[in-house]
Amino acid sequence: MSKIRAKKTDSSFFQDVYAVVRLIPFGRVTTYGAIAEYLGTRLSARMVGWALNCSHTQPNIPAHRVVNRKGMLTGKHFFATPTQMQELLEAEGIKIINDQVQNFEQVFWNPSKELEL
DNA sequence: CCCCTGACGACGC
DNA sequence: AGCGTCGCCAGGG
Repeated sequence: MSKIRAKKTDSSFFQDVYAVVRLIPFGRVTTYGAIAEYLGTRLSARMVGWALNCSHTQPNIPAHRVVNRKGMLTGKHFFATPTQMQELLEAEGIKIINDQVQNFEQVFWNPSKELEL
């Protein structure tokens, strides 16, 4: 699959983030940095997380599949309940201990690698 | 129009 | 190896 949008132009780059997040396969997770890198804003992973913060306005955004580069569920506090993010991930077969994704490398999904491969 | 904030990441100490 | 700071960009007050 080709790049969603090589560069942010007319619309907000938020749309790009949403598009990538929607592409995350079931049972997989990715990182803010990976998405940021894919969008070309490698140095600004914060924007990705921020975009996800606004993702609650967009339907069908599996934001629970996005964690930081350590595999930590930093955004769980932004869900309806602090445990919802973990619940959703565990429902996909992802083991989480102490807000840390187990076998993170195994479930990690890199858009730059998977989408361009 | 200026200032602050924000779900991160890399480097420095 | 753990904690602290800076950089980064965009949106909101």
